[in-house]
Amino acid sequence: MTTRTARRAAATRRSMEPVVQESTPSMIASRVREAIASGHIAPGSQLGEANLARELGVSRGPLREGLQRLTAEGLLISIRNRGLFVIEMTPERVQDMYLARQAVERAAAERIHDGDPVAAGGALMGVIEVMARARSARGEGVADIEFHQLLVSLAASPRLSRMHEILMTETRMCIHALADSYVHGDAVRVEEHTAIARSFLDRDARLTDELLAAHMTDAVRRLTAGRSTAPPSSSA
Amino acid sequence: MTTRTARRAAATRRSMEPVVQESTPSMIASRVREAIASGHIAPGSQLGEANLARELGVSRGPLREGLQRLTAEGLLISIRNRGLFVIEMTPERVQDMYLARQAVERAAAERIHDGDPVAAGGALMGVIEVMARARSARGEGVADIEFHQLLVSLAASPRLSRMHEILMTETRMCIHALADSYVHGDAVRVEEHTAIARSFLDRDARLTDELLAAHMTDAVRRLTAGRSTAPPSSSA
DNA sequence: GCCTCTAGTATTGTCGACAATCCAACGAGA
DNA sequence: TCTCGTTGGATTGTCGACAATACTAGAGGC
Repeated sequence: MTTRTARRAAATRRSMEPVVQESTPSMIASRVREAIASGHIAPGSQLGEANLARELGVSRGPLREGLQRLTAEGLLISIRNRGLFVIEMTPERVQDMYLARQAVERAAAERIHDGDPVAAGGALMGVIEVMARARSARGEGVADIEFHQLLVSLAASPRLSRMHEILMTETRMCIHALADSYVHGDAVRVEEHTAIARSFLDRDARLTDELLAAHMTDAVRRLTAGRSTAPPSSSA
Repeated sequence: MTTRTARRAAATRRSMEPVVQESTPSMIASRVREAIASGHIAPGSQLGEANLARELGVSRGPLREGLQRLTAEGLLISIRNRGLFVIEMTPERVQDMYLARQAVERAAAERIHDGDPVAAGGALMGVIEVMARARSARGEGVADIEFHQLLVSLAASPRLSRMHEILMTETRMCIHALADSYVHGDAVRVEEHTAIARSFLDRDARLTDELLAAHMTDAVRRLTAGRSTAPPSSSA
């Protein structure tokens, strides 16, 4: 009975945040998504519904609904009467992923330049500094992730943010799968991030665009270095 | 028993396409998505599960799974214990949608210029011509849709294509909702499309980028013309 | 020895029913 | 007359069970 009065109060004066009750499938999707991104669930592995349902303490109904959401995001692939499988990160997919990231982040950067690039540049500098200080304590790559997530969120575009979130999940998955070839470029990345942030402070939209494109190209080169375009174990 | 031998044959020689049996939730999602895109289901309306399930001849289980997919795409919003509602196209959302479309299509165009822009330009010219001939017979906007879908598909990027597909669904929904203010710019659009296609034939990447950006800006201006940023009936 | 066919097993796909929650209408009291 | 509490109806959320399908192991025949 308290919900009605609370809602009405929120309607009259918007000081208190309305209680948003996340749906169960959404929570399940978040959990499983996190497990995949953090490498807890290996790429290519099958997700047994019964096991997962037991593990999460829910029935198979809500579980399947949450997993459908991840399938829509492209994180899982569904084969009828066979089950759901986590995607494997082939070099082609890494390349395509970074192409999409480039599209999203460059658009976000352009939009920031149309708004308040100086404030954005300051915020980015801040996160770089904080992350540099806390580096090596946390896992590798969190600084990278944090920077790019902030970059896109500063564009204040719901759709770009949603797209980027999906792509960052895949990126994190990729980082864990190829951890050895990722850690090397840590210092390089920080430097590139700093240059990008500075270009915002300088209001140099063209430079930001070039730096971002180069940053992405570097990343995809590092990740696919020494790997052929077709991995040894590929399944249909 | 024929499936095993068929699959083995497909594995050895890839002449015949393997039988891909689409999952039921996926088919349901396609149906409902189409119904929303074509305006058959009004924006803002609630989707009653029991009715839809009866209408599609399936149980509520698979139906809910398919609807979860549309929720992940951002086409529906879920309110716990209340139901699923089709999103409403406010001017802000239209603007954001076209921002995302700009990001995707410009990236696709850039990638085409890295590949074979002349062939792509030819293909685009072809679809423009075919659509100009069959115009006014089909509904408004199909030429526009067709052109942009072909443009992105020519980039041969799965992720860009998937993102674009989602955005085009929203675009179609928007067109039907604002049909009156859309039909006017039909001739203008064809002209702009032709210019874009020609820029591919001329291998002028910078021009393509500028034309695409302008094309998007025009579209969003036409669609939001005369409308305030906040519609009279807005719900939280 | 190799291939083919045949159960057996495990998993997914689907359905119906029950429980929980919410909205709207109605009536009682200040 | 306005506000509050209550009841009724309808919808969503969740669960368990059944049916359908695909992989695996083993026996039999060539």
